Amino acid sequence: MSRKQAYSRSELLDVTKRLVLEHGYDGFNLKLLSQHLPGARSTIYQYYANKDEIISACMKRAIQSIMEKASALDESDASTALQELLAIYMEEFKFHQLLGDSYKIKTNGSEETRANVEYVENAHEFLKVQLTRLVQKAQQEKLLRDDIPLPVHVGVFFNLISTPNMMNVPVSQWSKLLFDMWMGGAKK
Amino acid sequence: MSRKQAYSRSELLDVTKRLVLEHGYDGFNLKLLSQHLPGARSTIYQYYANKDEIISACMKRAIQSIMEKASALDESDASTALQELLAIYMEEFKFHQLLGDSYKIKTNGSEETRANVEYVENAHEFLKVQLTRLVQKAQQEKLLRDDIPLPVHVGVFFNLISTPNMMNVPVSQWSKLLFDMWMGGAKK
Amino acid sequence: MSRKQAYSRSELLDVTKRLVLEHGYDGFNLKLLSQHLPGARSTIYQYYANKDEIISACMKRAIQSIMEKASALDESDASTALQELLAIYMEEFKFHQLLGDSYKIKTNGSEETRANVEYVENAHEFLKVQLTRLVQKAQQEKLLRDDIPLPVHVGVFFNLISTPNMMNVPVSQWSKLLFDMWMGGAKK
Amino acid sequence: MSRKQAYSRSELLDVTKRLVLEHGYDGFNLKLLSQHLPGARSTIYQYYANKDEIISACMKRAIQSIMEKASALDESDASTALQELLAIYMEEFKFHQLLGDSYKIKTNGSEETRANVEYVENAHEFLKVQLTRLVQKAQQEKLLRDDIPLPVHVGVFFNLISTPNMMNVPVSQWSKLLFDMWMGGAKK
DNA sequence: GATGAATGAGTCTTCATTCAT
DNA sequence: TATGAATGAAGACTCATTCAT
Repeated sequence: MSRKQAYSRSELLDVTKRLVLEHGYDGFNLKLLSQHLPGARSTIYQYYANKDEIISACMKRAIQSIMEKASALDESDASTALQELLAIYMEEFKFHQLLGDSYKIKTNGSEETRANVEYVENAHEFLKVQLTRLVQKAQQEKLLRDDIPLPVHVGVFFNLISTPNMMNVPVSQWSKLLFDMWMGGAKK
Repeated sequence: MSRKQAYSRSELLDVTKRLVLEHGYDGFNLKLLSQHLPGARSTIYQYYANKDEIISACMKRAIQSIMEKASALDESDASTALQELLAIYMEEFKFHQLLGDSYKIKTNGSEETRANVEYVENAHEFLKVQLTRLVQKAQQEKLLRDDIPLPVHVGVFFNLISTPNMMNVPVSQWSKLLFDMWMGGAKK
Repeated sequence: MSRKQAYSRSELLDVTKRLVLEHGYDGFNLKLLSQHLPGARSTIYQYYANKDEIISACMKRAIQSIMEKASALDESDASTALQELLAIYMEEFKFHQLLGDSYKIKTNGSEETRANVEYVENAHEFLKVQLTRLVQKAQQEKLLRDDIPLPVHVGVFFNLISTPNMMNVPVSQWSKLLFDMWMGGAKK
Repeated sequence: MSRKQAYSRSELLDVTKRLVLEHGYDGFNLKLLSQHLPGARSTIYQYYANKDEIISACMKRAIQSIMEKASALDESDASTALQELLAIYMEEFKFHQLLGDSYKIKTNGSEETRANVEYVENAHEFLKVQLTRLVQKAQQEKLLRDDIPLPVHVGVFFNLISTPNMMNVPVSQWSKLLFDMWMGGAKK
């Protein structure tokens, strides 16, 4: 009955993700976005009500995909679970820098946006709790040094995900390698 | 006989640094800057020709301070040198996120800006080379695992600096702790 | 064999009238209109060629209904006729504010619109002439003070119609009351 | 020390008043305003933060001028006071249509705007109360018919102000004439 | 030197209208 | 005929930068 869309909401978010990662929250704008999509700038408003709704939807989708995998994780073995978690995070690792900009999103006016931001924040919290739980379990099982405070273990582990994969090793191998170095250290 | 300036170039850069770190390259603007300085917005142009010149000068100063310390480093003992280097980086660690935005700086028009950006890039290169040299030396001295490629060692080491210091330990201790974990690993 | 329309042109104008009165010429828009009608926004173009055609049709219909009653008026007794005229005007009184916006209607392009606006203007003129005639007649019959110029009598009478009916008296009573006050004054 | 302004805030409001009266709240826009002022459109933002702040300031100024005169009114003689009040209202009578649009003003975001709107609403209330008080006093002094409810007397009186002054009589005369007709009626 | 005023380029967003199915 | 998609023109607002005093 009506014309068919030139691109889907999902494709729009794909492009958004790339551009937001490249330019940051403030550097991203709709002119830029429209230049990477077919059609006019105003067409974007057929998909999302405004810029903040786009970015929040983008963030939500990214963290949602992490959440789904993280929720399905078998936590019975702490060590294995941590290694798998690292791999999960890494798939979307770049997005972590962005999630830090979520406070810039203006939620006033759009219920949709507010809900997205809330989801992101809750997911963030969930992941933090889960990670802490696993690290703690590992520490209790005497797998990890206990002269290091739990938050430091968590911080160091979490920080691994942003290690640049300069050799372009596949994610699964790369995460294994980093996990291995985290546990065993760089020392011979 | 000129009127005395209300603040110095250096103070201007101090404020700039804080604000750029807080808001990012695109989020930073001159209105914001002037609100954190005495006097009018237009007065800023008495100090620097334009926004990009300010940011580039700010970046230059930050990396310059790292450079000076890094150049003075005693490299005779690789292990000690690396640990000290980590401490040096950490003093300015937040600035690393920013240096990544240096490509956004528009150098056309201002020779000054161009020179600043070039300095930053050269310094970057120097630091990378120095770090690689030290890690390689350590590896050759059998201090580091040799099943791990050199760039990976370098990447993991370098990535340490952005580990959030959640316990607010003094930098010297914090860098020691991280160095220790990097070498020995998290494992018990 | 065409699909049956979900609503009639007349229903569309009913809604338009309400919304234009509520939001004014510039505040009225097709998105708003479509939200108060079944179906999609673009469907409106099946009924009228554009926004100005809708508003002009709406104005025309309103003044037409006044015209029909005013034309049928028995003018033999000036006083009675004036009172009835007041009642007629009041039925559509709110529309007077709108008719004042008729100059905003862009008639270029649509013959239909041009014709509507012309009709409205002619009707306006007709009503003005009729009213003046009746007031003049009343004045000649010594019903009205003759120290007051005719246009002033007309203006004051006409202005009555916008007196807010705060008590929500039925129009017939309300018009009688105002007519009574107009003639006899507020004085005891 | 700095360039001098091409026009004053007050001049800006003068032009605004004229244009808002001519085009209504929604029809008024900053492009239009800038076309009736020297300089660029963006210069207007040096004077007021946004469109709503301009309109609210304009409304406030108009009602403020009424308020000042109305407050200074000698209310000892109800009849005289009412006549003078009518003259006061008439000076700014056109603005009454506009004050009705004050609900369209978006006050979120600007404290200034909110304060202006509040002032306008309070003033509105004050004037309504004052007028009602005077009419009531006149009624109690047996100057006005007591078969007419007070709100109707008030409504009819207030409605007088919008009677078009077609003969362009000076306001003082015009208000006397209307007051006279209101009291004594149109009847011979 | 310092500064408030001025400005034009650029972004966000809305809306009447057209298009393709 | 009905409709969702597409669009360009327009208007609100911001901001780096220049100007005049």
